[in-house]
Amino acid sequence: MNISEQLMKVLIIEDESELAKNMISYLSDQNYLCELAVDYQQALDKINDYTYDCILLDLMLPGGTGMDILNELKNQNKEDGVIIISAKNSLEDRISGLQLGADDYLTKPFHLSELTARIYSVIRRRNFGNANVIEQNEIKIDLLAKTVSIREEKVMLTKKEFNMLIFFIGNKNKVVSKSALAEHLSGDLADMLDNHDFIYAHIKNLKKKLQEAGAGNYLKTLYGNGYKWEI
Amino acid sequence: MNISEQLMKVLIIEDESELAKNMISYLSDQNYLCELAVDYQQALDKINDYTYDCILLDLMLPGGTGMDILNELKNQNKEDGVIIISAKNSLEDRISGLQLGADDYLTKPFHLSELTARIYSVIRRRNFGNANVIEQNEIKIDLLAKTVSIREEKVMLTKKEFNMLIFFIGNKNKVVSKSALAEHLSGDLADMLDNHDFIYAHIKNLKKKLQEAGAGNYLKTLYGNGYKWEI
DNA sequence: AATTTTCTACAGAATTTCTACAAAATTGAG
DNA sequence: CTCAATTTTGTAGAAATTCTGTAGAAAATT
Repeated sequence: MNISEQLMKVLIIEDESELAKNMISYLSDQNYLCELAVDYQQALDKINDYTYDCILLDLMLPGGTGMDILNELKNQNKEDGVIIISAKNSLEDRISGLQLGADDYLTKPFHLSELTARIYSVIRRRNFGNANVIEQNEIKIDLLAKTVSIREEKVMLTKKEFNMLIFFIGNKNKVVSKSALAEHLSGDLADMLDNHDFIYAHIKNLKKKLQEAGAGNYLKTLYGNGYKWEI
Repeated sequence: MNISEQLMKVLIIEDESELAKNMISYLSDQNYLCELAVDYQQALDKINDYTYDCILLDLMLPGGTGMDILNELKNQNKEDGVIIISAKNSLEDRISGLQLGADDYLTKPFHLSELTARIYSVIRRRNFGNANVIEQNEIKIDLLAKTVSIREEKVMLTKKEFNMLIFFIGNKNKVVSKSALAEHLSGDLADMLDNHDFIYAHIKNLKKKLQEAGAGNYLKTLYGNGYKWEI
């Protein structure tokens, strides 16, 4: 996965609105997808709900400290990259932040170009470590090569089938509604909204291929609710 | 109080009719009950008259600004969840919106699946705190997997049964009238006058399944008044 | 042009939802 | 307390909805 070609999600935790504005503006221009939290609770909520490629964390927050957020990330075994942004260049803060699992540290004021450089390197570092291969039981998926193998045997999936499989595994143990699937597959939020029946065909084909290749029956139909990759 | 792709009331404040149409279509499909306001005055009227689980607020409105609506909600101590929907360029608005107490924001254009994810988060946080799993004595409900377990044993519920259970637990120790249940389950505000006897069947089925699975007898019938989840 | 993929149409299978009705339970008036 | 009116439960099954499988048309890719 090439960093520059992929949409990276960044969470900015910052209460100074002028700075936040500038950061969002600049990062958006660089094709980062930015979200903002302006206080401790909002930050916590976002962190609980989503996963970001990089979190920019101001340590001075209304309602709680940035350190608590770092702790929270650690407790939840979240693997979001974190860059601490702090007004004071205190050595203790810096060390304890890095010890708590932050990836980098930036002192205010900073140049925005410096910020993007750090974000880039944090994400690259993480993506290098992260395998491009997902293994779920007997199923092995190479995201780069876009291949799927079951017990070392290749399974030929079409593009849509592959996308579905990734989507299911990425949402394992969650119900995925038919319309969510449809939207995901069409990639278009336009008017695929009336008729989602084509999903039936794809589901059937995917199930059949997986089953013929000897995979376990993980893809369950939940009558009236959608589908679920259950593991 | 229901969650996820279940029946929740959502107010869409949006003047772009094409977008509004798509949102309504998609959200309705996910079992949200949608209402629309296309300008400032309509929005204000709706907000004054009803309570919504989540308000989707476009900041650019004919006749007034979305900020005024946020202020109005705050002044009235309304607790409706609010997700701001804004164009990419209005950064200041997004920031001050969050500072004015909006729960989240979304930048146009967005994926409808992203929208439902946000709505889900907002509603869940408001109704159940920050958890995708609700535990009530021996009953455990996973809102994302849409599963119910009793002492680690799965109980298979239909969609309506699941909705009822969530509704009861969200209104625990409160009397829920048969017609309220009926309205909640059917999602139709119109047919308040119809007969609601189908509720009997659902109640019976739910009670039976819970009882067979060994759950305590929490769902009480209050003769002539409705039902109550008593804990 | 040939092949593969994606989507649609439709029959019937499976499941859920709702209705009908008799029996049981509850309430309140006499 | 008794009885009638009302409401709820239980049983059964009809109606509606959703899903599967087959087949092939339309669209995309080679």
